[in-house]
Amino acid sequence: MKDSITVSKEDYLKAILEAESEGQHVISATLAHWLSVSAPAVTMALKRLKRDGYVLVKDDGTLQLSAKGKETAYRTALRHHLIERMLSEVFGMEWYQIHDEAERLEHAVSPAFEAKLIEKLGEHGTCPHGNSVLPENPLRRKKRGLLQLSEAEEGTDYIVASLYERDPRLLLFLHNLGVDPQATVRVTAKNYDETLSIKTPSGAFTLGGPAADKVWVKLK
Amino acid sequence: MKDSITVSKEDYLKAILEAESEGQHVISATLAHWLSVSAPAVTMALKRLKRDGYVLVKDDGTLQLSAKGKETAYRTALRHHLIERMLSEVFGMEWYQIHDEAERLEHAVSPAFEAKLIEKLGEHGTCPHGNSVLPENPLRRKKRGLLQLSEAEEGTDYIVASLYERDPRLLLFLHNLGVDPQATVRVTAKNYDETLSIKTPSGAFTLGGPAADKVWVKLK
DNA sequence: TGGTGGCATTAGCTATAGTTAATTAGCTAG
DNA sequence: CTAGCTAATTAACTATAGCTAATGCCACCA
Repeated sequence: MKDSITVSKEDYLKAILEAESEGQHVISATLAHWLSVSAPAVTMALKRLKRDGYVLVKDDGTLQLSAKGKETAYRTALRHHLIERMLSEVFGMEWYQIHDEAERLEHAVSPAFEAKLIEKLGEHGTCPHGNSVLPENPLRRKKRGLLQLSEAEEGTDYIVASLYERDPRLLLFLHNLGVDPQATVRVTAKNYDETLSIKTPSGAFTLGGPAADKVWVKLK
Repeated sequence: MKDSITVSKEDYLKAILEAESEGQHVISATLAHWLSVSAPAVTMALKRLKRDGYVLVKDDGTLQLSAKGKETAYRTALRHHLIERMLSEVFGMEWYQIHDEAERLEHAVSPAFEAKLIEKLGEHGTCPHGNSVLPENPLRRKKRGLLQLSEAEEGTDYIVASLYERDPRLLLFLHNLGVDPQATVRVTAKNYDETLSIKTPSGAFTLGGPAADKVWVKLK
């Protein structure tokens, strides 16, 4: 009856804002991929989000957040960011564990707790993966002097600056290879099969192309 | 298909354990009152909890937690307790706000975060309402030298030792009267209509009988 | 003995949120 | 111009989790 907000709705709204922020053209199918749900699930979810005034669907299918939708999406993203920083900075949790934890906790944070988190941690700053509240698009990243590991020069030392945090298994995989935030990484060879030979504080490894695209580095 | 745990199931399990711990004989109706849901909702919930092996219903209607049910219920209660202490001790949130916040957050805490909370706060100790992980029954409280404000002697100074925390509006009401944990309270008169005239650091007030039953004090 | 009250259940709803299968609408490439 | 791909929708399900209304059961009481 009421246009009550739910965990699922917050997830959809945050996904729209984050995908937009990464520079994507957001349509229904974007959300199906982003959230790993079926297309009909997105159709139904959007029906509810439109009904409750969170989202507008343009004639060409482009999704747009209303002011209310943007507010909700941003606060969800902010709470995610703050909870990640709390888990890391206050409780010393491992950087590759905190995204999933924050993904659940973010939906249970009240404005009062949010205010206390900001008071304690500050509103700005980056999470342990090197990201700010909303993800940057690749262009902005490049303007800041970052580049994907797949584009790095052979034989040069780089610092890991930002990791794509929405894939927990990738994060654990990278951690096991020594590709941690702030770690020094060198590409020793670019191989014919799109893999990279890399050297990290933990040793020498081979890294697949798609994974290497998700690691952003800067010159040491 | 799977016997997956949900927020609702955790709420029912915790309610059974806590009501038991308070010394109540727990039947279906107990849960309906405790959780403010209808009787048929409890019937359906119990059907799922039995199916998934969390709860047993004896022939006389008494509810019993299985080992698995007890484990889940206790961990939910423990997480509630730890989150309350985190909100208070780490973030300085007001004692009358933290129960509701913890009620939501407790369902999103992983074993890893739980371990970090214990590491930081210690497993024992009391929450800001003066309660431990599980509530004590009135007999144990009395053995510890506590008594209900309704039983307090006129003209004697007492310290507020434990508050019934499951009613957020009561907590705010008590706070507005100056009945805070650790505050000094004196009953100046027991009135004919079951109300009490009390004196707190905030002034002199009248307190109804049911509310006075929910405040446990000890001699100053 | 015959109410009355309390407890539990069934029946029949609603809403959210997901699924698969089938269909439709549009664009695009051969 | 049609074959095929992508996108979106509809239809028909499932499960959780709640509701009200009606009913059944039992025990206690006058």
